This record gives sequence, structure tokens and C-alpha cells, in this order.
Amino acid sequence: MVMVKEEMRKGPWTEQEDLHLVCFVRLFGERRWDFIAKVSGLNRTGKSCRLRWVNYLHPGLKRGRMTPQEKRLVLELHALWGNRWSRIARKLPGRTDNEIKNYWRAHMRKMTKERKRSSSSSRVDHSLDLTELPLQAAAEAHDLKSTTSAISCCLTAEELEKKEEGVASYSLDQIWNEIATSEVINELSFEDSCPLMPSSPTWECCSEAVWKIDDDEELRMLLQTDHLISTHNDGGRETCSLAHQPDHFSFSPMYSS
DNA sequence: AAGATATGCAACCGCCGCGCC
DNA sequence: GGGCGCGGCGGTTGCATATCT
Repeated sequence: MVMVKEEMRKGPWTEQEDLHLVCFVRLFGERRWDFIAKVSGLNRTGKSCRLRWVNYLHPGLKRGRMTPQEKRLVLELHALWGNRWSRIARKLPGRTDNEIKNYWRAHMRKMTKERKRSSSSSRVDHSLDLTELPLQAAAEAHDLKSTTSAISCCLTAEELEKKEEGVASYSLDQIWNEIATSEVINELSFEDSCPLMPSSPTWECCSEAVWKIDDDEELRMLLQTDHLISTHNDGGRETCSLAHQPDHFSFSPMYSS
């Protein structure tokens, strides 16, 4: 008998998939991505689920352009650490490594273009050696620092470095806690609409029961979306709720139009 | 207005480290 | 100690949208 391996879905995520994923991450936490991928029936790889969550669905992610302070910090930290995107991202709460990486690439693209333009006009050779990029960034960061030194709301890379030496680096929880106290979180009504968090009694009860189930297939049956989780359209607003307790668990993630 | 080009960003791929058996 | 699976990371790609010519 030939086992035909089911083809995994790829490409852009649909709203339905997002809703599903958020529900299951809420249930099982931000771990065991393969498990979540299996029991959710999303037909995505665990990696894909994790990436979607980390880069797009995680509550507390900042949307929109990076602020000048953030940009400066990225440049400074890149000068210090190089392409350690995840490490840099940990210093910019609400920003993902992917976002920072994208910004850096766009920034470098712009830089090389400008240099090309200026070199062709001035005939002075400013050709860019890729191996010098960090140094160049450092130089630029230094310039930026000197011109924006009045900005004090943000730690400089050096300060962060010192902080990092003295204290163990931030945990994600700490970072999200910081975000939670900032204004950003106010724009994301996630917690209000989805209070079934690990700290809640409901969660503890549910998660305990769920973790006692060993068999993936059995669990999938239990969690069949039409049993435990249902999605519905609430006046044009797609919401997701745990069946039998819709008042306790529902959310509506933000989508850019 | 239309085509070309640039930009932004989501998502995939491959590699690596770690924990488990 | 080695094989395996999973999660995390950095590099890269491809598509949609914005901007330019």
C-alpha cells in the first residue's frame, strides 16, 4: 500500500487560518508548534504556524513604520552585533526579527543606491564593500546619534549593551509585559476579547484536561472546530469562540484592509 | 494613463543547536 | 555517542502596492 503524504498548504494565510491558529495557540501556548499544526487541522507545518504567529498574529506586535528612534537603535545594534536579527529584535519590543531584517535590507538598498548616485556624479569612488557594511552602519549610527542626542526616551545601543552585560537578557514575557504597559497595547483589544489566558482559571482547567490526552487523533476529535471552536460572522466582524462558552473566549484579530 | 521600477513585507528554505531516546 | 525531531535563526524569494517616468 502506498502512503500518499498529504500536501502541506503554503503561501499566504487566510483569515480563517489565522483565526484557527490564534485559537489553538491560546489553548496550547506558544510551544509545540508541530503539535499545534497537527491538532488544528490547518494542514500547515509547525514552522509555518510559528512564523505566522511570531511575525503577524502575536498580540503586542507594533504595526506600521518604525520610528526614528527604533531605526537608530537598529543601526546601532547592528553595528554592535551584526546580523543577529533576533537578538536585535529583543531590544525593540513589538518588532520582529523579520521586520528588522527587512528594514535593514531596505535601508542598505537605499544606501547603496545613494552612494552609486553620488559616486557617479562626483566621480569619487565610494564603492561599497559588503564586508564593510557593519562599519558603515556604525559610522552612520554615530552620525545619527550625534544629531538625535536630544532623544532620551530610548536607550542607546551602548546602554543596552551594558545592561545586557549586567543582567540576563530579557525574556519574551518581560518584553511583552513592558509592551502591555505601553500605549501600544491599548490599540489591540486582544486581551479584552480573548481572556482565556494561561493565568485564567478557565485556561488552567482546560489546559490541564487537554494535556492529559496523549493521542493526537483523539485530541483532534475533541477539538474538532465545530465542537470546541466555532467561527462566526458578527455583523461583518469575523469572530472565533470556544463552543459552550462564547462569552469567555472570543477575539477578532486586526487585519489591514 | 500606462508601463517600468522601486519598495515593503509575508513567507519559505536550509542550517544549526538542543533535548530526548 | 549517534540518530531523530523540533524549534529558532538568518538568508532569500516572490508578490502586492507605491512611486516614478
